[in-house]
Amino acid sequence: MATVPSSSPSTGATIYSVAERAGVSIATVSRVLQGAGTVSSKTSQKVLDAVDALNYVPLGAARSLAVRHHEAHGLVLPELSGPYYSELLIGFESRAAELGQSVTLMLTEGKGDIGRAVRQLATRVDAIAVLGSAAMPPAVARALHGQKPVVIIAGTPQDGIEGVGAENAASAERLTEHVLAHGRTRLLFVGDPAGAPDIADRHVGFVAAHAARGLVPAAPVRVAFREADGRAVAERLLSGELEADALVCANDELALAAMTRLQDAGRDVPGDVAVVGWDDVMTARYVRPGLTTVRQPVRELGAVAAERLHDRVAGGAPRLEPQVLATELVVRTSCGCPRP
Amino acid sequence: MATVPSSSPSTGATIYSVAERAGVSIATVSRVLQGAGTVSSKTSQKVLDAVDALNYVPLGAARSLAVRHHEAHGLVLPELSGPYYSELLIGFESRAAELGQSVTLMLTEGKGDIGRAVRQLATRVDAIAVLGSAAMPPAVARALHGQKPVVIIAGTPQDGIEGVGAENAASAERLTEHVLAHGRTRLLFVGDPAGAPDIADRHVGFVAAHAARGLVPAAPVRVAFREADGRAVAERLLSGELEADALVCANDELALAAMTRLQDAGRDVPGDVAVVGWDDVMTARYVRPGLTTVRQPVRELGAVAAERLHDRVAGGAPRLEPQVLATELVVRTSCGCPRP
DNA sequence: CTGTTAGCGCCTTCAT
DNA sequence: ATGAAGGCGCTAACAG
Repeated sequence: MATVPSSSPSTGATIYSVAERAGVSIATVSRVLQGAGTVSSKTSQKVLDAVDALNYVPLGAARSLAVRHHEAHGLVLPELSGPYYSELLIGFESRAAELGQSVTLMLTEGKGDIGRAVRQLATRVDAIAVLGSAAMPPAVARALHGQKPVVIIAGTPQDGIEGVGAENAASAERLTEHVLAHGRTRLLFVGDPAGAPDIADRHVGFVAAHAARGLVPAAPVRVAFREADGRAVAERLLSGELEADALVCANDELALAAMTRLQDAGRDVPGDVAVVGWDDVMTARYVRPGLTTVRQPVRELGAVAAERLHDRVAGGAPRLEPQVLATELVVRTSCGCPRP
Repeated sequence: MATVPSSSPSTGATIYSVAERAGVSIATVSRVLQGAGTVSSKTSQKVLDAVDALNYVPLGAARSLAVRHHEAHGLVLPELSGPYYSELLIGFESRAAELGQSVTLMLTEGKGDIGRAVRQLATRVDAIAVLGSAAMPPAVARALHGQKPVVIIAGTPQDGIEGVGAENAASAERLTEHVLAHGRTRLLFVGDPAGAPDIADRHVGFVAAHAARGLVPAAPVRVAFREADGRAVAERLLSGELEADALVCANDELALAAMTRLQDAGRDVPGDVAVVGWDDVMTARYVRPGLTTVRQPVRELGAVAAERLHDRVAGGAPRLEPQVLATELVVRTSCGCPRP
């Protein structure tokens, strides 16, 4: 017969109350709940009945303390607008769940002290994945590194912190070359390479494609990647401040906003200006002309991140080389290709 | 001088190692870290230094066990496609963070045993918000209810479980009346009222608007709300199986897919058929004609849910009446309104 | 202002 | 197959 140290009925059932009701020891209850050890089916049933009757919900914190694992992964995202982050989150959560890990999410946007928030997060998870190095002050990254496994998604791996990402430079080069092959000569890269590591990579590809033809592209139009920024770029084009016969945008939001503004002003896309983007968001296939863009395996990226964390928590060594997933060029008609 | 029970350097610093290094007791360390009690600034600094030197990250589980609170809220979402869920999540996370709560996310899509997953979640959070009652088997809802505070978002409140949601019926009625006022007579409701509680409410409004004019609408076209379903409905319209001069769709994905397919087949929207939707997704303002739809304060909805959970955890009583937020009709031109 | 000392609920050897 | 008992790291009285 088990002893119940202090039964607080209001607080809900504990392993003690379950044991008491089932007439067994707490060790037995623990065994049947964990499926560990061997328990006679008769005893097991008694325990299960008690659990059911008491509506027992184990206290995760107590278990975590005992097993010395949170069984949870942390994911730090800058924000959640557009399909990119959602897809990443889906992939991450799904894989984490398959591996028996919960996921605790943190959005940095709007948080005053990101460092504090991340440390707080570190308090309750076994490992952390962060999207883009910019989202997390390097100091925090270093602090966490060595304490908990950390992987950076789509960011520049720093100080030997493991990274996973999608291929950017090569597909940017392919995309740019595709536009160049349409006879366009004055391409403009819209987006700030300094804003995010993967944007930087895309710009590298953009430049490389030009270089391959002995060309030197104009300087990038450094803007953030919201729709408003895309509209603003279109305005600058319309006013003559900027000149181009093709816009290679850092993402689809930018491309769509620019394209639509241009069209509303009477410009022909792609006749007057070709416009291409990145991400293949839903809208990209609804607009006319359809937006030529690059599709990234974002969901898989999230899954890979979750997997790496799990492996690291299990004692696996960090990979030295970042894992990079392939991307795919999606050609529609905004680039100047004829309608199918 | 503090005693360190068992120092495992590999496992990272504990409150004991910090105390030892700072030459104080663990109680003092706890005090400065929690900002509770009073500690001389000199001692405080010593502790902070030790924390820093050891790169101490407290173990959340231990704290949770001691304070008997997880300081975390759970959020259960069916999936994460489209902007609706993301917005909700943003609102929820932001408000939760402001209240000092972490958020643990769970997606039911793809999970075999949702009940098991929810119970597992309940293990590590103080309270749970669930989107749509359909996502969580009633049995689980009952089991959790009484154990942990639960609020249902945009679902039919059951058994006195608290609910929060956006207004649906009245705006659906307004939207439908708007279409009717354009002289349309054969409206079709596209979406399955049985699929989700808020769809049911929208259908109620749809019927009410007809009733107000002494009309009886056709039976709803019961389909899920993915793009493929919208295209399928368009096909049935094109083939003559379905007949209508206006489509009132349960959400924008459906509306956009149907509208585009119709246009690709040469139909004029809104000339031949008006199409309206729900949610005001990004694409809605990019397509031509612009999609007339209804905007919901989704982000705020998430915030309210987080707030309610927090209040309940603090001992607040569940609200008897569901909290419902106002929605807004967004009139563009797909309904038949003239271009501005 | 600071140290001592019980627990918090669960897991896990070690006996039996 | 089952029970007893120690410990996981931290908080919160209670003393001093």
